[in-house]
Amino acid sequence: MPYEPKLIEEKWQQAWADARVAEVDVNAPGEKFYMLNMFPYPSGDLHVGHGRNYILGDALYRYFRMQGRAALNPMGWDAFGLPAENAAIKRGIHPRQWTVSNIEREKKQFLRWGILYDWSKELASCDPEYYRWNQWLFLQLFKRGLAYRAKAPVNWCPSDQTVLANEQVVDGRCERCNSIVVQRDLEQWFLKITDYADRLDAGLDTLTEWPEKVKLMQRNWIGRSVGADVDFQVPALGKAMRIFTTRPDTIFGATFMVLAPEHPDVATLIADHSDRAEVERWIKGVRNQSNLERQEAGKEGRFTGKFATNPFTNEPIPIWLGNFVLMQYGTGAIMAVPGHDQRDFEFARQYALPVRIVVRPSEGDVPNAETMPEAFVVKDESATAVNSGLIDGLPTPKAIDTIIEEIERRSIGKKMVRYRLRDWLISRQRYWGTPIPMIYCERDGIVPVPEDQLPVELPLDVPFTGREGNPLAKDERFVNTTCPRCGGAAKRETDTMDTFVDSSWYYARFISAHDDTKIVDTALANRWLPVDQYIGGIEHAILHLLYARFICRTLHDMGLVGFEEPFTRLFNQGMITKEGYRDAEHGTWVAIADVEWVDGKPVQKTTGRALIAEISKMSKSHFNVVPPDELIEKYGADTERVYTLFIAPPEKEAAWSDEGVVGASRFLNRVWHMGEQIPGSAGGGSASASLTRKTHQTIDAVTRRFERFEFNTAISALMEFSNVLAEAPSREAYSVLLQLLHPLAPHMTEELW
RNA sequence: GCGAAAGUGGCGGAAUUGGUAGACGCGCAGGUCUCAGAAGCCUGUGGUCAUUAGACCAUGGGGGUUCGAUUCCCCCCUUUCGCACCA
Repeated sequence: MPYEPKLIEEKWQQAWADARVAEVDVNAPGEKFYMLNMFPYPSGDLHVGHGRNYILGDALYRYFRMQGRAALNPMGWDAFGLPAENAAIKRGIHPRQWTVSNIEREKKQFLRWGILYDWSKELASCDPEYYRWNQWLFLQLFKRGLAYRAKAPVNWCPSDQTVLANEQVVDGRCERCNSIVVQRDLEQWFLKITDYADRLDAGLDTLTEWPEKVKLMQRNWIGRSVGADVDFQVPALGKAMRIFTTRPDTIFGATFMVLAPEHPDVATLIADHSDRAEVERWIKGVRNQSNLERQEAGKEGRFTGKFATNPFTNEPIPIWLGNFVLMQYGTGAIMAVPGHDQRDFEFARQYALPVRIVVRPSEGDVPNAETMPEAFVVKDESATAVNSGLIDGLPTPKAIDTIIEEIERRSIGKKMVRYRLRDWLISRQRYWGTPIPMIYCERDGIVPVPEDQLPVELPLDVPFTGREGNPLAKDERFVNTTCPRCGGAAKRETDTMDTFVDSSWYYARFISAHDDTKIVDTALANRWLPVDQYIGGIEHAILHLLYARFICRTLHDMGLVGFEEPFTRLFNQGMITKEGYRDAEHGTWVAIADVEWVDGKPVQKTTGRALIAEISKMSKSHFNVVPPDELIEKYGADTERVYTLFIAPPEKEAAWSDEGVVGASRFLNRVWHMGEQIPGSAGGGSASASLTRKTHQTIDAVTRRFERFEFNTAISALMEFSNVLAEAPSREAYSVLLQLLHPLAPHMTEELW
């Protein structure tokens, strides 16, 4: 009987769906295993690169099922977001319609890949049933002072006409559309993630089964640093100005002070400046620059004409304004120690400001302040304080502790921990998202929507012009409402939430996906969570995973869940790329193996036709995607599954090769026909001692490799086993092969046994 | 600039704790089947030298530790990724 994957696969996919084999009764006993793939944004068609992610998850899920675990593998849709709205503007389709039809298509694709999800728990973030809890969550955060409205300089994308979170600005550009991001002062809603900075940082140490890389990225992003706040008296202001430093031991070397141009005291300091107009012009120029431009401009500054008093040397030190000092970090003011900080050093050299050495290396000469080419920056035991009064001779760590004690004793400052992390800006001036449940009343100010009035539903019949921002703001019926407090006329908030709010708690919702009385069922959540295995792309290393960890802690603090970390084990799969050459004439892709070089130009081997050289990643924007449809039509889903997992270690980037698929197909064909050659069950085809040995070696190898995500070598072990088996067929060993192969090629193996 | 990871055949990639480098697959070559082709099957396939037997060289480059190094240590080169004036 020939191997006809199409027939077999459709049959079994239907059978699994009909029998609802993946449906889990969350109340049934058993050793739970919660397996979760990051839920996708339904953008339309899925290519083989997406497939890798879900096939990986499915193989693992099926493996744990076979081990007898109560395995849960749910799926949902991260369904709000800009592309849907852009599609509406461009093509006149309603975002909801666009989203729903994409969901249908992707669901069908999952089915064709033979992936088993528990669809009884399906959720979509654009359903009022889901986003009402988004709104409820926001109200709880608001009650606890963790959601607040503030005017702040924000990142504004002029093309998408909306504000972006810091995390969504990459190299000064909009992560989505690549436009240059500008700064604007706007009233926006923030979530106070900074309150959790310390816990988010400390929690990373407990995540022993997360990739080090991801933890490091989060740690850097949170950017915890320990130092001291110190007050410097400014006679001209009649008060002190506070600075933050991580090197209080170098305070004797602070020869000037630098403020961010946005610092609130700047106006007073330069009020009687001899060339005030010029300084103001300079400030304005700097403020109009993006962070990127500022950095490219090099170090620039202006002298305010005023002085501060160094609290340890009692010398007057000049106060400067500098483009390299950031208002958003620390106090927006620094003490400059040019001898021991490279940035201060460059600034000092630029404006001929004094450099003083207050730290010496353990060996060798004390640097010469006049001639040194760069700052001397050493913060360990090997360096000691010099020219520094009470801390003279102390090694740096000890000097830091001692000077902080003195600062605190004199009440001019204190030990301080600061973070690079800033509050999470969640307002978006966009339609397709969760409406922020707030009302503005002239009399009562900002009033939250009462919980029993949730959800605040997104009106569906609004016009999409693509101009002048949020269509929601122009919908009178939505905007005009009454104040829940005084009953008078009031207006609704028309901003919607960043979609990362939606995805920051969905993993908990699956457990009680359709419970319309509460956001999560605490008892069930505590049984099934945290997620045992979370799988998704590395691109979420900071954004999604940090927000999810934050929101999980807020849920914990509200008593809704009994854990602080949502994902016990994390795996980031690599991207699939397709390297090849695009045929200039036909627009098709030719694999690198089929190309030879003639006179330095790529030429297709068989035809001798000239090609245009192009190499790019497999993603929509590059249109060299491999659609799985043809592949499945020709070879079957099991072949795609085996090839996708065989191609490379799953955490690595992998290059797709159309020829490589053939190998997987041959392998499955051989396994299929092998059964026919083994003599019937009774007595025939018993295993030799060496085959039995090989069988057990293979069971051991494959089992261990599955648990370590080494699917590529698990498959090679199975190929090896099948090669041995072909020499000396045995019914028993063959049955083992099929079992081990089942999570990888479920349709074929199911058909065979 | 700071931080992290990685460099193995023509290609994707193997090599538990240091122990036969190149498993498995692609590709390629020869054979078989066929009127012919495709598919399948069989054999071979790191490099150099040699008719053979075999010898020597090989895991980015250079040193070191060891009886023995892809693996451990030091220096250098290259690539990829992350952060980027965070005081």
